[in-house]
Order: sequence, then C-alpha cells, then structure tokens
Amino acid sequence: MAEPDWREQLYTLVAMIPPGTTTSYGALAQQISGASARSVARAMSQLPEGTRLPWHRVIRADGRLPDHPGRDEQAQRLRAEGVFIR
DNA sequence: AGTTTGACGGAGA
DNA sequence: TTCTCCGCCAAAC
Repeated sequence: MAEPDWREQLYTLVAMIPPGTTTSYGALAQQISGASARSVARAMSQLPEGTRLPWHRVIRADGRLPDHPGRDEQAQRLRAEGVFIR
C-alpha cells in the first residue's frame, strides 16, 4: 500500500541501512515513488537532532561526504564503523 | 505566480 | 581533481 508520505518510506529505508555501509541520496530516491535526490537531501536536512536514524550512512553518489554543517560528525561516525572515506 | 534556496547528480572543461 | 552548468523538486518569501 502506498505510503501517504514518501518521507515515511525514506525513514524506513534509512533505518534499514546496515552498519558499515553507505548509500546515496539518489539511490534512496530511486527506491521511493515521488522522491528525487534533491527532495531526499532536503528531507534529511530537516531531521530532528534526537533521531535514531543512521543518517550518517547517507552520503553523495560520488562517495564524498555531503556539504552540511554536520559532515564533521558524520565522518567521525562512519570511521567508527570502519567505512573508508575518500 | 515568480524567484531563491538547498545534506544532490551527471556531464563537460 | 576541482569547478561550473544544468536538471530536478519542495519549501519559503
């Protein structure tokens, strides 16, 4: 059944990302009907601080970290999971 | 209704 | 490798 909000699907997908792995905004968008890389990025920027979602596992399609104020913390968390970052 | 603004993506220089 | 340009799309003005 179709979710009323594609954001719900997004949160679900992000929550399913296995530790030590990463995915991109575009990859997520392709799995969600009605979403686009741009929309996903915007949705992620609006996540509350206390979220349980592993948001740090979502990076850019080119393997780089996204341009946002929390990229420092993101890099730290990813390294803690053994993820190699260019 | 038109413009600006992004945690983007891909192609071209 | 880094930068620019363009397409994309929802939200804020």
